[in-house]
Order: sequence, then C-alpha cells, then structure tokens
Amino acid sequence: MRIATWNVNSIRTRVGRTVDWMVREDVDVLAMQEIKCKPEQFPTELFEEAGYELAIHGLNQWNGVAFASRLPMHDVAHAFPGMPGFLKGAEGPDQPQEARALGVTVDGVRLWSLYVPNGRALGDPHMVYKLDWYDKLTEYVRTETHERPEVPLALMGDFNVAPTDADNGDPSVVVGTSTHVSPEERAAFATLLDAGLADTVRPLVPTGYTYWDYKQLRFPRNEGLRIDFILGSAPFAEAVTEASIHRDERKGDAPSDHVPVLVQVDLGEADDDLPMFL
DNA sequence: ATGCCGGACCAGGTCCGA
Repeated sequence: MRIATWNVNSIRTRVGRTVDWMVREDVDVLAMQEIKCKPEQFPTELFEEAGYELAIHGLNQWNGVAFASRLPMHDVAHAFPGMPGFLKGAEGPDQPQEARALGVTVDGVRLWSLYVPNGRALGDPHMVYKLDWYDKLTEYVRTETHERPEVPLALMGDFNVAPTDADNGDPSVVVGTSTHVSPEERAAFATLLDAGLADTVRPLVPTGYTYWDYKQLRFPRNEGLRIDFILGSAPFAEAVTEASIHRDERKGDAPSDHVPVLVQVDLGEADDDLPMFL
C-alpha cells in the first residue's frame, strides 16, 4: 500500500496537480491538509474519475483535512478523543474544535490526517493551544498503542515543528525567537514520538525539507523546513519499505508551499504465501 | 523581520499561514 500526506494549501486551487501526482506515483491513500473549503465545495470529480473516494472534514475557509483513497475507508472520525478547540479571543477548554483531524481505517490500518495548530508566535494564546493539542494527541497515541498495539497506526500531516536543527534550513527561523523550533515545541514533538511512534521517513530520506516559504526565494535557495511527517506505531513503521519526499512538486505553476511525503507499506496479507507454519 | 507570497472571504481590505 502506498500512503502519502500533503498540505495542499487549498484543494480548489491545486486539484489538478494533486490528482496528477497521485496517479503518477500510484498512490493508494492520500492524507490532505489545508483543503480550505467545506465538503460541498471540494472538487471531487477529478479524484473520482481517477478512482479515488473521499472523506472530507472542512468547516470553513480555514484548515480542513481530507483523505482520498482507492480502498474503502471505515470508521471516519472528525477528531481524536480529547482533541482541544480554539476560539479567537477566548481561552480555556471546551472551545469549538477546528477541522484539523480526520481519522479513517483502510485495510486494517488506522490513519490520521492532521493539521497541527501553527502557534502563530511565541507567547501567543495560539501557542498554548498548539502545545495543548500536542499533549492531547500524545495521550490519544498512548491509549491507542496500549489498548490496540497490534493495529498499525499512522499519524500523517503538517506537524508545524522542525524537530532538529537539521530540519531547519530557513535562516529567518531562529531558536529563541521563532515558532516551530522552540524547545517547548520540540519537546512536545519528542514526547509524541515517545508515546509509541517512529518517524518512518527520516531513516530512508536522511536530508531534505517538506516546506519552503513563498517569500524571499526560499525554494530556489533551498531554505526550507521539514515539518510534514508520517509517524507510525511499531507494526506500521516496521512495514515501511520505501519513503520519499517529492521536492519537484514545489516547482511549476501555482505550487503549494508544502510537498508530498510518501511511504510504501508492506503489511502481511492473509493471502501471502509466507511460511506462517514456522 | 510580523506579511516581501499566496489563498479565502468577496469587492478593497482583512485574516491567516510557519
């Protein structure tokens, strides 16, 4: 199974190149972020013509997550348990949830398309929200991997953290003043992994970024960030046989500022002729 | 660098992103 994630930064603007890439790369399941539309506005036709069905979670022009899959999707969830909400000008629990998470099960694999809050600035209430979001996501992963350790689980999406200095090639993103690289955000990301996930791409793709700012010639200068990940529980991560970051998708007309990240997962199939009797 | 791009709203100006 070939599984990918892509922050498309408006699916209505990017539908052509998104479907073209999926067909070219033989993608079975794509997790999208920042679709920036409601389900009734989603351009479904090109996906369906290419043989994909859709699961869409969008509330307005902000955020929005979706899946396109060639295989049937089950158990669709519009939030993970305990997922925080956020309301501008208000703090505290029980605020309305934004469209930042979508869960589906495909071929026995639990998949999430996640758009982690940006944080906006160090000290901004939105940063408190971001860190709380990480806390609650971590708690979900702990519970899930403890209760169902045999179920392959993958968190895919835009995590809005560059976990190490090697993941930050943007000279304007500086530890001490910038979001995405602060010790608190990096600790939150590390704690999420400690809950039972592995970065499935890094071991196979040791360098490269997944995002370049539109401004300041960041892409031609290759001054980007690696903030888009496919994080897998043990049974998922052990089944990853290939991984790639598709830098070329940042080129050409009207690209997203993010590029897709793809893994090949070879999970044991019931019809395999493996020597199970051993 | 707090908005130099780019998208959504929807008609000129604001909000948002990392």
